[in-house]
Amino acid sequence: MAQPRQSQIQAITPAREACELLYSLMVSGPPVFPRVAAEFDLTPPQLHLLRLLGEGQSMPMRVVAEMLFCDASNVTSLVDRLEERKLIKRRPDPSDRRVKQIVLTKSGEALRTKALRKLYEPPAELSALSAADQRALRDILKRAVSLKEA
Amino acid sequence: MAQPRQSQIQAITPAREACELLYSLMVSGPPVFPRVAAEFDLTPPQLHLLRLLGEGQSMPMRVVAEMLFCDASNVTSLVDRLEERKLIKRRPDPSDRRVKQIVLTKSGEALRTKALRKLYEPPAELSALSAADQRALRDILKRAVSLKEA
DNA sequence: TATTGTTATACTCTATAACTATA
DNA sequence: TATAGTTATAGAGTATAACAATA
Repeated sequence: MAQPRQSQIQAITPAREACELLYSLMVSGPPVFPRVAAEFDLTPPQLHLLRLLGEGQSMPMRVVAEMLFCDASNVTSLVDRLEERKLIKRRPDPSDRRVKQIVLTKSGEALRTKALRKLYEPPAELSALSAADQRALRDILKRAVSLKEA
Repeated sequence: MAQPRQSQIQAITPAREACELLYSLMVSGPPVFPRVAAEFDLTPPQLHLLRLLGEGQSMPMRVVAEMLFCDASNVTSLVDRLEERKLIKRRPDPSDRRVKQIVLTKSGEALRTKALRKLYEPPAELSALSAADQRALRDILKRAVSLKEA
């Protein structure tokens, strides 16, 4: 008699339990992205773009749309407003006159640094872990991220 | 000569590094909440409410607003649409005729179960971790969550 | 007098479609 | 013919304020 075996259909792996626990930790308080963005007079997608734009890096607006998983039409006004505040600027691309490269300005880099410092403040529960647990958690996550890059 | 010591102002703890790594892992792909919600013809806040509404539990609409960190006026239309689809229902509160208790229907519970199964699918990087790392990660996060409850 | 839930309204975010300039 | 970016527009989410019923 074949009885239903859930493990074949939807295995409950430790990774799955970890993912559920992460939701408990990360979305238990007020949404962090809108809150930190508001602190710096940014909208959430504006903060998202600043975060993705590494210092000294540049990317075409089309790539911005891809990384933000939004339609390209939104990127125009998003970039407009950040450019009005002189946090980023559009630069022509010598190799293709259709594309515009987006880069951080000096003040954009400064704001980005301050905003990311706030964004990466760990929830109280993580800070309350023992030093050994904190290090172990960090090291495991480092391995996970390196697996992604591989 | 007092040289700037960043560690006093903004300590770089392992928890902080872990938090940054978590962002890399969790917001690297398409936003998971909107994606999973769309799969079940839900908006993100609708999925959020279903997730918070445990099976068999009930909560006043005011509490819903608190847990979703949104204005109470939004909860009316949010609950309206979920009630039209018979996923939740409003029940009068015998002890206070002003409040309406929100509860899942049977079909609401079924949809919630399926949606959470999708929502908690770990990113590929977590699944790629060794079994030992997965268990260690889960156990550390369990300790963190228990610290929260304490 | 304060609180729960509702309604009306305005603002923002996002997507679709049509347009331009380049390739 | 296809692509990068823009514009116009409509739909959905969210907040503020005023309101009704109840405490």
